[in-house]
Amino acid sequence: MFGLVAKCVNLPQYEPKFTNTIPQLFSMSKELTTREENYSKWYNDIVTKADLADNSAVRGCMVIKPYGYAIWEKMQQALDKMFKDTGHVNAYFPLFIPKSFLSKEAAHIEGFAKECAVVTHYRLKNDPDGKGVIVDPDAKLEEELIVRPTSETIIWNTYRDWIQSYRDLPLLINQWANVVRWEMRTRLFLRTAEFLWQEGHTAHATAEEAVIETEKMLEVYATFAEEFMAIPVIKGVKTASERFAGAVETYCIEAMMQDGKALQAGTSHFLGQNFAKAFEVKFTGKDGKLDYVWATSWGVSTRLMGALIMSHSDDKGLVLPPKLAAFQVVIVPIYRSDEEYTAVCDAGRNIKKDLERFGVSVKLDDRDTHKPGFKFNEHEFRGVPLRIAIGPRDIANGTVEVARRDTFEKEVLQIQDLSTKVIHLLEQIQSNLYNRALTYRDERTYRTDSWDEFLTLLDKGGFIYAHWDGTPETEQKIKEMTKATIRCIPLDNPKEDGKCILTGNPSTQRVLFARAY
RNA sequence: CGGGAUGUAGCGUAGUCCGGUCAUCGCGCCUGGUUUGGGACCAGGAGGUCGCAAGUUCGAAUCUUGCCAUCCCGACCA
Repeated sequence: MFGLVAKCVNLPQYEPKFTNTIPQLFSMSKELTTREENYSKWYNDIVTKADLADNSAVRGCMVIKPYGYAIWEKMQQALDKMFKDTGHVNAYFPLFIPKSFLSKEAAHIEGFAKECAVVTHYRLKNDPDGKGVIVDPDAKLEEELIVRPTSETIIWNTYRDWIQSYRDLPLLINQWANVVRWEMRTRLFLRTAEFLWQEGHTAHATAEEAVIETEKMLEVYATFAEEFMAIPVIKGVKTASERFAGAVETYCIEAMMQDGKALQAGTSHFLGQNFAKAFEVKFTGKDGKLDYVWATSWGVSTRLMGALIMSHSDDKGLVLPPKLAAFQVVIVPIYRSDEEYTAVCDAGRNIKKDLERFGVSVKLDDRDTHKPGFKFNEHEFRGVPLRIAIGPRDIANGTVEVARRDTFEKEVLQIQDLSTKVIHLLEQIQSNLYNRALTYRDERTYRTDSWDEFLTLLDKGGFIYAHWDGTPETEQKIKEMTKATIRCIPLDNPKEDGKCILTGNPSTQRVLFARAY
């Protein structure tokens, strides 16, 4: 439309020669630490060198850089749509929670007390000694405020005013927010003191309905992980000791990283009437009887960024599934003279427009400050799913060279039907990444009834289905002896009589063991 | 928070044991030219309170103490 206007009044189209939106700061050694050399270092290198995030001046807190944030925004968009499609709406609750709120649910405060940031004062003043500012001792708060580690308490305190009747139910609310948990040891995206997430908090008239909601949202997470992130997950419920503080039942999805360790990728909790009772949230039912409301909460965080990186990336850098890539296609012009530069960039812009018509996101890398080879490597490092190279030779032939990030395969394609081919390729990359991750996981998933083999397999890394006698004591013992935890009791688990891997006591089903992040 | 290691320019590093023109080298950055189908080359140039703060000394990147940060291993966790 704008193009048409421009044409009518014959205005020159604004086409800046340098659309330098790719950070110039990009710097890296020619070699990335390999996964085999040092998996942790490999992960950190990718996060920092692909410009996803950096450690900040604040202990345990990260700066999410534009390229990393763009991926998080893609995740948000997809999830937000899924939440809305399942009837939820967004709202926002305060960052600060009065200390007294947090302590109203006994298990909840028990679980979070050790990692809370606390606001005690509301004012600074000049240091009498002349060195900067100090906390004004006269500005002490009557009641301390806790920086939310999660929002159940402030939200249920609010829900008390919103819910009187069964007609007010269900209440299906989500919020996108930041939370703070004062972690001892932090790792970019996987565990930071402050992180971004979404937390759903729903209220229901019956336990059945709340359980259905809990399971529905677990399903949403599993679908998102598999269809968008291209990460296969195992759905299950946590054991009592791994349950969310204040939950009756915690559902989760567990994914396997490339070092064979498990990563919890999302949780959905059935909270029973615990929070309703703690915050006196009652409703009158159709039958006129007063009852406490049933609750759920569910969340995924920027930790998913860590899962995404660790699932698909290789020793050449980040690999992104097309559905979540900041941009799906990068076009790299190849040229010698100014005339060639103009010609290939024009051709590139046309391709970009065509692809964008089909909903493909494209970046034209028309920087004339870097050579094509440099750009190839840079975009590979940053995980762009598809690269299109176009040079004078291609213009003469009506072709382009297309290269896949996941397999490094290249092919020369006709420009005419490029859009269809590109869309097809992006779909292929998306499913290839999923299948690759699935194969990887299945090859490292074992069943064993022997304790010795259990130990050997754990050291190799992977998921192990083994029998457990169902007691927290045994679970704890196994954890102490092996560092492995019960990731979940899978939902689709067949019942099977057996003997506990450690104690030999009777067991009715296998559970999923792994070392975890 | 416990054990171990590290901290020198934007990044990676030499020098630290044996204090004294030592602040070294590579990448990156800037300027000019030649280049451009897989990380260009040549020439010139800029950039550092040696993590921070005290102390020892005529003199500290180097020795001492404290603090901070990062990494690895534990405990805790999305």
